[in-house]
Amino acid sequence: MALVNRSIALVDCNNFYASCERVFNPALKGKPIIILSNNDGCVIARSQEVKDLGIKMGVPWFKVQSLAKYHRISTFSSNYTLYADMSNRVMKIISEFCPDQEVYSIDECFLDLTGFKHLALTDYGQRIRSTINKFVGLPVCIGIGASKTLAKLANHLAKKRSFFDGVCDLNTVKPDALDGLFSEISVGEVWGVGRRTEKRLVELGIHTVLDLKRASPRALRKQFSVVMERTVRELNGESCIPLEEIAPPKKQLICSRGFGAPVFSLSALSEAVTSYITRAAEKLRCQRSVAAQVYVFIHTNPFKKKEPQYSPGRLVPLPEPTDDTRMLINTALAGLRSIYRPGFAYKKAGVLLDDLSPSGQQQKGLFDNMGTLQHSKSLMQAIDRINNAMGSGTIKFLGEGLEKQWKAKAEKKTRCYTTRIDEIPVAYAV
DNA sequence: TCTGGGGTCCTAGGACCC
DNA sequence: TCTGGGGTCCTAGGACCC
Repeated sequence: MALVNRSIALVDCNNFYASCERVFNPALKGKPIIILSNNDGCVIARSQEVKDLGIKMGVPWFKVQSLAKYHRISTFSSNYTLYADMSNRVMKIISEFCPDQEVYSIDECFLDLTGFKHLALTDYGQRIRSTINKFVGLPVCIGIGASKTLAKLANHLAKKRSFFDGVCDLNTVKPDALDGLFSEISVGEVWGVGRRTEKRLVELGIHTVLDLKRASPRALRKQFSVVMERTVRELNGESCIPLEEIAPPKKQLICSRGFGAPVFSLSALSEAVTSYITRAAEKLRCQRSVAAQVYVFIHTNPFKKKEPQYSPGRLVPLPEPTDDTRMLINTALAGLRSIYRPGFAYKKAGVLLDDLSPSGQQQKGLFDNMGTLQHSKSLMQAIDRINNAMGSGTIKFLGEGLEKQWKAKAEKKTRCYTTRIDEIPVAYAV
């Protein structure tokens, strides 16, 4: 069988969260920006200026706070509503350039451009870039290669080497030059090679991407796993990881958050758990699944080594698979009551819906409950419809509480410029 | 004082079966 | 000496990704 060299592209927004904030505050252009995680705990996104200062991804905010002040870094709480909406706009534009699109994460998508080879793909990539910049105002880079792993690597080059001007098509690079490039990139940059694996590879004398490309897939499979074998094959231009244009339904759904301040009482934990399971149930219905099990967990603060620690969890099976928020709340709260112990300072709680299956196919309970089932379905649909139309939380279960003293910190959040009419940006004529 | 959240895949090992 | 062997299913834990 003749192997056609495929052209897979990876379109990736540059410093996505930071760039989103800049769109609505042009004064931030060229200035250092940090975006904090939920609860304003860690640094999870940085503008290039901040990366250049050596502030690492994931460091606790309090450790770099004074440095940030010294360098006058603008800092924001994460505004996921804004980022998700900006992401949708970018993805929509890209889809108009290529129908074969896999939205891989909030700021990245893969494209299969194999059928577009009659075009100069580098130019086509530049058109994609300028269109996104024109309509959404976000910078992106594009990498193209014969496999997803190569597209990822090409994207890395497009970002790091100004020579490529934001678009790098490895399929147009001559083999010798390609090996030259690969010999200058450390193996840890390869998609799928994390910190642990990098260390083990280096011990085997595999330091660069070129070393890994030239390694024996079979030998590495024995040492590592089938994942590593695929990676080596992909580096050699053999596409092993298919594009997933339609996202398969999730197999589990998690909702968990740290609290703004420690929580002691069962009642406050109950509010938080009710709130989380309500979110999880919404996601569940959104993908038309039902859950058969609920896992509930609570945590004290593991960083406070001197305080007593307690981090229990419990898996509670449901009598039958459901997507009914009321049933899920009751189940989760029963689980919570069974693990709660007074006298601890709890810092986090969460729920996990497990054993998901498509709704409408669930096995019937022991008793004929079609009437109840129909009633539940109508009620949930009504709630979802109202909340979708009028804003999340318009209708909610009282068990979520009204005060929510456990709520996470988000002290530096910008407005939902693109999704709330009352928060739309205002421009003044001078 | 202050340390994110949500997901997937793979493997090894135990339980169990015939 | 050697003390069955092969298969499936499930789960926990590790590693990775963004």
